[in-house]
Amino acid sequence: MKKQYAQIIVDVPTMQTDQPYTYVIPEEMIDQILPGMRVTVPFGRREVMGYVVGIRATTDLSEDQLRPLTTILDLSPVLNTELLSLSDYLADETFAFRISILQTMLPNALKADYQHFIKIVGKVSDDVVNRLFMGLTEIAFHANQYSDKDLATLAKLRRQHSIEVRIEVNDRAKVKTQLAYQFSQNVAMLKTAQQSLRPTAKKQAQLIAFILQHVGETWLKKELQEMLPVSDETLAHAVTHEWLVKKQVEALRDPFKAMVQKSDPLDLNDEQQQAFDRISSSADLHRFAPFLLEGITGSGKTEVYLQVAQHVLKQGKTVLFLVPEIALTPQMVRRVKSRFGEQTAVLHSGLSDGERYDEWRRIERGDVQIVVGARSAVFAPLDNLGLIIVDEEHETTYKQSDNPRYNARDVALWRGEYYQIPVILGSATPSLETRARAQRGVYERLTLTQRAGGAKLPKVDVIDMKDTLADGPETNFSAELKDKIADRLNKKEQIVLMLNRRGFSSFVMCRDCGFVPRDPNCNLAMTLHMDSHTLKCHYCGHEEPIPTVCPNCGSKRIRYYGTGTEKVAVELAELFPTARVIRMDQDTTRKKGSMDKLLEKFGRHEADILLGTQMIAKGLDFPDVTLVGVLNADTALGLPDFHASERTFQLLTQVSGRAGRAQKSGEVVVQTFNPQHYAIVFAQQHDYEGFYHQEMRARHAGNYSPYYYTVQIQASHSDENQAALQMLQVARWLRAHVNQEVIVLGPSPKPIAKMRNRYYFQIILKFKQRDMVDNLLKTLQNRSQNAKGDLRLSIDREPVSFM
DNA sequence: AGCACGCCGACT
DNA sequence: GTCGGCGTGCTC
Repeated sequence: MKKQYAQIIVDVPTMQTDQPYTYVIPEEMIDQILPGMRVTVPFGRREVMGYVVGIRATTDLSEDQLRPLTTILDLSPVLNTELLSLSDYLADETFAFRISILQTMLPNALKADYQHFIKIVGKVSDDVVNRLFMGLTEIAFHANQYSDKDLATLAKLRRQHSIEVRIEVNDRAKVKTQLAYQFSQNVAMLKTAQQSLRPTAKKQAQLIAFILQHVGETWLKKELQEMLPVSDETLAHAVTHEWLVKKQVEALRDPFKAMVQKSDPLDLNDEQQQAFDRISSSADLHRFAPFLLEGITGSGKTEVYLQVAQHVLKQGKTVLFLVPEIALTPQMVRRVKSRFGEQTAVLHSGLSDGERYDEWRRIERGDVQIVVGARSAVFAPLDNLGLIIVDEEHETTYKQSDNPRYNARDVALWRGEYYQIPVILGSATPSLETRARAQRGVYERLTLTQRAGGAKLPKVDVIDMKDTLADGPETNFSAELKDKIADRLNKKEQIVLMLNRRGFSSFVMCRDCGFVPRDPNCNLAMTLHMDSHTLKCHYCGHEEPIPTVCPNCGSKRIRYYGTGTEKVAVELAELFPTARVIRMDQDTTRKKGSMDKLLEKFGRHEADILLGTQMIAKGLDFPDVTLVGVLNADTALGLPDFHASERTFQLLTQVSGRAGRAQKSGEVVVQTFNPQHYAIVFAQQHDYEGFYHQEMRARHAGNYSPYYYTVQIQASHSDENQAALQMLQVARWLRAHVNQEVIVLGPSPKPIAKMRNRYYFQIILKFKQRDMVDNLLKTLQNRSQNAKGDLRLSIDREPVSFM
């Protein structure tokens, strides 16, 4: 047989090894091996795992440069051609290693498990044999189980070749199996056995008769014993007589689990029907068609998703449905499950590695047609995709905050284009980028302007906190809000209070006029640095002293701004001693599932007030909530981020949607020091279009997205001076090599400049065309990897946050 | 990442 | 003289 070579990406995440290596495929593996399978290969003097990304009949390398691969770990590929080519695209796009992307796409259970063993091969002291090797010649080695001194001893023995290290590559994926029996196909033998049975052997007679009716079939032991009253002994007897053979088969999911009430499609209104028609007809055309489905809260976007999904499923295709966070959208998941039942897989963060792998296997085997999940579910191994839905497309959770920094929304669009299918980006408050693309006709824009059941949008009151604080002690509650809370408590209706605590950067604000010091170059709020007693701009590095007097109105009450839910809860208890309050923030919801419990409790009306951070703004739907209070709408505005207005508008719109979703009409109170800020005014008027146009002007004026691409280069170093110095060199090098139209900002310390004893700096690039900087950034990535010292540099395309 | 090669200081 | 420190370079 002709020689074959495998192109393999090895499990060694470094710059120098970020390329396919060529291995000889041993002859006996040639007809088994396929691209997308995991293998083990010799790499240097150890054995590592790798992914086959291609198979070739020729190679430029000579025989003596090649080695054969060791084993194939999979029976069928874990990655299909589509996902393999997606990994190439993503590696380029995110400046990540191929291997990191491949591992991100797969469940953890498929990662290699490297087991180290140490073996005595020469002379060692009795102490070592007895104490370290427990009298054995070879033991499993876990570095953390030894003292530094013992480790030094072992290292020395190793150099003397008295002991050897062996690394075993194990597959963590263990398919859950169940005991089953495969019936013999030898009818003659079975017949003979049947004749010669003792007349008293009733059980055996029954079994053999059953086998004869189902020759060659495989039955789970459990199921067989439900059908027939055969004991384990009878089966054992049958095995020794070869009527059947024992077999382990992959455990199938329990068909009785999670029985959900089946729900039927609802009637669509005209707008919904129109959206449905547009999307489903483009699905029929078998063409890539991105849609922006822009619908106000409560306008029934979900029903459109579900009916288009139904349409696509009927054609025998599969559906991928992304949500920002499973935990925050339980009713969305419930609706999908109740509509599509058992053909649904839900990938949520609460799954263990094993459970996640089981779900992944179900998808991969084709047992499910629709997958619902958060960010990482975008890599679900569905083939034959017919539709992708990205709900709340503006959410920043779609962007992974550490390497590889991919955006699931963009991955969804890539997959949509690959399969030539519709992709629905849904939102009440689309990201500026998406809305602008719809403007230019890149996405088709569909709008839903009516609330289901004719419900009205809530009335929003904006309260100027400057008035509240002008004559009185520091408080989190305006008189208006206090009155309304008291009123609802009387009526036994429920209240949601949101404390905006996005990020933990702090800034300075004047209590009398609401003035926030902004940096003169970027016009962004400056961040307070108590260590240096300065205000800094985290885009360009501009620095100035903390003002003691407000530059705007001369007031002395200009100071640090920020508060926590705990403090608010205390004040709430003083104001309304009888009210039952549930507090929801990072502290009270840290434990898995505790958030669900708190929400359920609130849903059962076991509390009057739900007090929380922005986590309570999303998708929650409680009919008895008639008042929503936003205690401090400004904090997001104060963030050193050009997304600040957008985030504030989105948050206020979202949280307003929580009030009065049923028959009872709702009211919203927004407390702010900037009642005239456009993000707040437009949110008050429920005017997304107005906000969009004004914000686009602001972005245009500041050369921000979507007019400019943005890249953030961040680096950290254990030495502050080195961090600053090296980043300064990077910035200088960039400025020297980019063309005139590329804007290089920084370096400047990150808002949280020091973390875990490392100092963080960032440089921001703004540019009009991708090809202006792509190659430069790749070079930078390479150089930084090879550079000495412990500078850690990472590149983030279109960052969603500058924290 | 690991592992070897290789070139300079303090020790049996 | 050697042992061993970690800088440098390579792994199909």
